[in-house]
Amino acid sequence: MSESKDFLRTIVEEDLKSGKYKEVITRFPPEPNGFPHIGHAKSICINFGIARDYHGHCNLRMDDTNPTTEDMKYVEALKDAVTWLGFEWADKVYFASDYFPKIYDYAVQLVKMGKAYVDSLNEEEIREYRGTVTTAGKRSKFADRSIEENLDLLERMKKGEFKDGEHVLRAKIDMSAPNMKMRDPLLYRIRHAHHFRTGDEWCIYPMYDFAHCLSDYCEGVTHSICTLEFENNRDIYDWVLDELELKLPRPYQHEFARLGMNYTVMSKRKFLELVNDGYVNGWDDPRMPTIAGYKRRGYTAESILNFCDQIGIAKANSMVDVAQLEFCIRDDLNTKVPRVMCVLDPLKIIIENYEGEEEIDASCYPHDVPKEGSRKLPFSKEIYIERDDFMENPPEGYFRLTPSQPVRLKHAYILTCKEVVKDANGNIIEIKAEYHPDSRSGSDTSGIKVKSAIHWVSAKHAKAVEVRLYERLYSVEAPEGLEDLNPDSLHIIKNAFVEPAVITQKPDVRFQFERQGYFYADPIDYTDDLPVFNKIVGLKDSWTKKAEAPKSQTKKVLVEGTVAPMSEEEQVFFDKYTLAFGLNNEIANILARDAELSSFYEETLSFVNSPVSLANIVANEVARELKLEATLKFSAKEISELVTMIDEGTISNKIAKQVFEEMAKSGENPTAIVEAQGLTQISDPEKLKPIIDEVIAKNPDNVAKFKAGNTNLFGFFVGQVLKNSGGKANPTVVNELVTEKLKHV
RNA sequence: UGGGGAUUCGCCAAGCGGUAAGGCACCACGUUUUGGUCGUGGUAUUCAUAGGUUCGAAUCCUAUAUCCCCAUCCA
Repeated sequence: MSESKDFLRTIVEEDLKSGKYKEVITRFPPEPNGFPHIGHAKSICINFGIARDYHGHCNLRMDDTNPTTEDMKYVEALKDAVTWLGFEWADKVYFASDYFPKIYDYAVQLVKMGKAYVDSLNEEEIREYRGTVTTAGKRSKFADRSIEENLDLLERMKKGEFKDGEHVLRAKIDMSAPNMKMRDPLLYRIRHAHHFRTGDEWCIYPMYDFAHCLSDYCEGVTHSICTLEFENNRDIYDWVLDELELKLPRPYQHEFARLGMNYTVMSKRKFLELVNDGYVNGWDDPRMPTIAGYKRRGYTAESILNFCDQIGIAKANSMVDVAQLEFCIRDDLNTKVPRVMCVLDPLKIIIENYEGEEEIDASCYPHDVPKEGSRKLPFSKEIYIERDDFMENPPEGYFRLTPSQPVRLKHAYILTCKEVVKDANGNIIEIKAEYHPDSRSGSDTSGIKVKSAIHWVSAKHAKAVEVRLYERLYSVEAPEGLEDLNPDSLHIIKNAFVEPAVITQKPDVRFQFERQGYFYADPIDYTDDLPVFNKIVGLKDSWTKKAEAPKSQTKKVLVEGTVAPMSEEEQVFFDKYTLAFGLNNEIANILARDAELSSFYEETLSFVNSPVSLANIVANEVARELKLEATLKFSAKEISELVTMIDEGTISNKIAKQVFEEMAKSGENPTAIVEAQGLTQISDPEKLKPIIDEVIAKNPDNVAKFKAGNTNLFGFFVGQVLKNSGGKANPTVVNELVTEKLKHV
């Protein structure tokens, strides 16, 4: 769990605290038209996580309002995913289709209220009538139908008297709304299609915008959390719920940024293509970013949960690095999984001075993993090592076996190369070597220093297994389509050699193959005759990485923009403000370009002649309130009072901002606020000095840092003094005193 | 182009007027019979840019730039 809470939890907490809701109810509402992916995992973690954290509950609801794309097999996949991640939904799986009768009743109600109508325009006409982002749409002539006619038509739509596309039900909102979604959105369409749950009972189906908010409401959902692309739909969500005048409380929608990850696609449409056209072996192919894929590959639920926790929740579109996910699975498996040896690309070693065989008792966990367990490791004259672990002409920094460099066989003896045997083409076929009898692991008296220990397997005792190595599915950071697919994403090794201890285990187990990575016995294809292991993720490798070139970074390019010219009247104001009042250009500009601000400013000026101070506060503070609130709670006269207090030094600018906020919130008089709260500023150095001394005395560390050159800390001291004085200390005086004091400490 | 969002290190992300958190990645050193793990230290004088307000700005104001979403009878 991260220390700081995200913005959604902040909202939930506030809503609980204010009593808006007694209990938090969330929902995870996928459409069952594909397998859930890692992005769904994020959503699951958010919705179920928030419910868990605040002792509410989360519903699993299938948003099954489009009969043509949905299927029960996807419902099962969704249930599996949620369960596997370790969450439980409240009582049962909910379906939007269960609400079809209720939703229909609400539609009838809207029609009766005159807020919805049956439109008989065809699809193209509806599109045309909607207008564009810059031009208003126009309303259909059918919008004027009587309530009775609409009711009759809707009823007959439901009964199946019309063909697909003949009519639709629309909300009567505003065809010229700047938000395109609000231009009389469709509520129902006719679809003579078989629904996987309701069968042929219905031939009209509610649209997302109508069904979703009402489904949420029916379930008593409090926080309807969805992704950013639904921001524009929030207006409809609110419109439906408000116009229906439903009994409160009602849910509210909040949006977060969906998960984006490099080298990965997150689109169900693209997954469908990969699966259907055979680019991968099904939805659970270990290269797929589906939850089923990660599960099959060997990822643990804990690692995914941890990943979701680490990436955070915010509103900025972002692209998470897959390295973050890989870290999570390594981190989880490191302490959980036994170490074992497997040679992927074998090179035979004949140990000429070794006869017979022996069994070595080898621990399954390294010294830093606090777990018990060991296995018997057979050793004999002929062994296999990784081809990579021998080099005839090694580069500098190579720690493994070379003609002149001995190496330790992990858990066993130190080995020295004696002869390199090659075929006619010069390929190395085997190595003849010697072992050092007195170098046995744990009782080494040989005194030989070795740079590394390599993994190996006894040739006679090794078992052949199939190992499937996976690379990223896409070879570019931001993949678009098939052309970005990595042609080498799957590499199958038919004959990897594994030590005997590995195959005595059952499928559904994980190992670390030492120095290679983490592997998972494939839960489906693994058999006793042909054990199959999936590579989950490699170990961090700082040796091969050294060879790769660092990637270049691109700098941002700045583009100059243009500023709209001032109108004539604005120019008049601007000139007056700069020339007659002596305002700086920036402030004069802000005031002159905003008619509301300039008239407010002129009004304040009639009470007190302090053009600069007034301009500053109007252009900065008043401007903000005007943006936020439709009507101001304070008058021009009160602002002039506030400014007078600043000008006369009664209060500091800091206090003035505080007082201003009070005025904006409560509408109280500034003088009254200052008097009631005793906010008059303290400028007497004798009163301030003790406070400063105390702050200095209490923060010796920071004084030292300041002395060492961290001048940023100056603000810290001033801030502390101001805080201790209740904000009333005169900052200018405090600054002087603190500067002086710090010099002599 | 109208509307709605966003912009803090290579990648995520805290922060909401008073000392620029944390994680990943990266670098260095130490430990290590995994070139793993672990430990220690290093990585933003600066928060898209430019101005303004303030004793003090990532935080407030103004303008500009860039990116994302919306004109499916999909969700």
